[in-house]
Amino acid sequence: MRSIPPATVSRLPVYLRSLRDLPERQATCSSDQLAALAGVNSAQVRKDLSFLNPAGVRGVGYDVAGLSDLLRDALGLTHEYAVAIVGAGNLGSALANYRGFAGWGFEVVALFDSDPSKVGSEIAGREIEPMADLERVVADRGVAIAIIATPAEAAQEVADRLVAADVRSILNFAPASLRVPGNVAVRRVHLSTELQILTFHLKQLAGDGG
Amino acid sequence: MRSIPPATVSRLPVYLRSLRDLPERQATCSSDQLAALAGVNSAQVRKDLSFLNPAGVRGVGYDVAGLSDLLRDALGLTHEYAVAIVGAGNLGSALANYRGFAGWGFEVVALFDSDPSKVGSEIAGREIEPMADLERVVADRGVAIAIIATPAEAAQEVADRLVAADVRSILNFAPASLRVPGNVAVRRVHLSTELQILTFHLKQLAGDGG
DNA sequence: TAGATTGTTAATCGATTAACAATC
DNA sequence: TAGATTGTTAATCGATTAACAATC
Repeated sequence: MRSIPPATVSRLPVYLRSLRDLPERQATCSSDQLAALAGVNSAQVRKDLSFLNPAGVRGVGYDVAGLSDLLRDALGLTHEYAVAIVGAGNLGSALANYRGFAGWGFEVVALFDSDPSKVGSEIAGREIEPMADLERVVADRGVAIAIIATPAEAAQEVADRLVAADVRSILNFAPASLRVPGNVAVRRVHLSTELQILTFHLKQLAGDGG
Repeated sequence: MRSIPPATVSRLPVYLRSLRDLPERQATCSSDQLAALAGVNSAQVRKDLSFLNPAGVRGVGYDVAGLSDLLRDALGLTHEYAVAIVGAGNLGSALANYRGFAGWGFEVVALFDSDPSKVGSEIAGREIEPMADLERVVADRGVAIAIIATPAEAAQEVADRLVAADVRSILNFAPASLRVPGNVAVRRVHLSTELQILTFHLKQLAGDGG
């Protein structure tokens, strides 16, 4: 399999999700249809899916079930992943409660907080554990993915400890740019940044004046 | 001012945040320094900031306070924005509680849910209001930005109603691709998608095998 | 003047898309 | 065979970055 470019990788989950929006008893779908659901160009769809090697059939389209499997395989969604959440504030708690993960094979197996008054209390049926236990818990429970939901100040240190504990995938909600080794993947979700990009747009609409 | 390319716009909030990470009494900073903090190339920084027109001084660098103002101006962060959150589940509740917004001039002024049993209860000091009131509340309180935190199935209808109610900026947390008119900006934050991109990376690390 | 650092150009790189031959 | 639709090429477009003249 040729190596898949990053831009394509980031669209594969969208295609996978889009397949679920197809009419129930549709066995096959076209790039046009998928493009409409995913909100992208149909040439984009074909190009992206061509990295999965023979994914479709000319003149016919893509087999829905087969494509779904190919996408899951490509994304590594063939087994369960243990997820740890660091930071049990509002955001961390919400993520711990979030039901949307389970359906894709993500299981939250740990929830950490540095605040001793929080440690021991339960969120989403999980006991909040102290930061001191991070390394041990990560190893014991085979944590593959960590979600950082701490304040910005704590984020880099948490990342360092996670990396040292062999975590290679981090989803960072803290408003900070993390420095990590090249073999660690970080995705950032910055809520304020997203809102600020929207305000730029609002300003544009207002006529570029102000 | 030349029109600012999207890729640059999305980095401006990062620069703005990075300025806060500078040593307290530093009046001026270089593109190299900013690049290190923001995690990008220094040529990128200079190119991006050049869209703000005379932002720096050759041989000297960028005036920290001045650049901060320029960035805020460019992003339209010069006044307050009223934000409505649609969907008061785990995610909507967490967002309503999130303190990070206020510092940037975002005020959550409404929180809606379609579940009658939730309507009337309080989250973060705000009463949850019924979906039926959406149009009226948006108009009355001058909602500029809406955050969709509903299940995927409800997202498009909510978006349609928001657009009809003159909301022009939407932050979408629902795992669905929204169709909106060209003058409406949508940013999507899809938690499962982010995790799935990370699992792709984990699979790569595992040796491309499986 | 010498050193520093921006703003800008031009080169490179990668991503998107139109077009169409291949093929069901 | 005629119609449909993929996979792939080549063209286009946009984003990144090295290099350097401008200038403090």
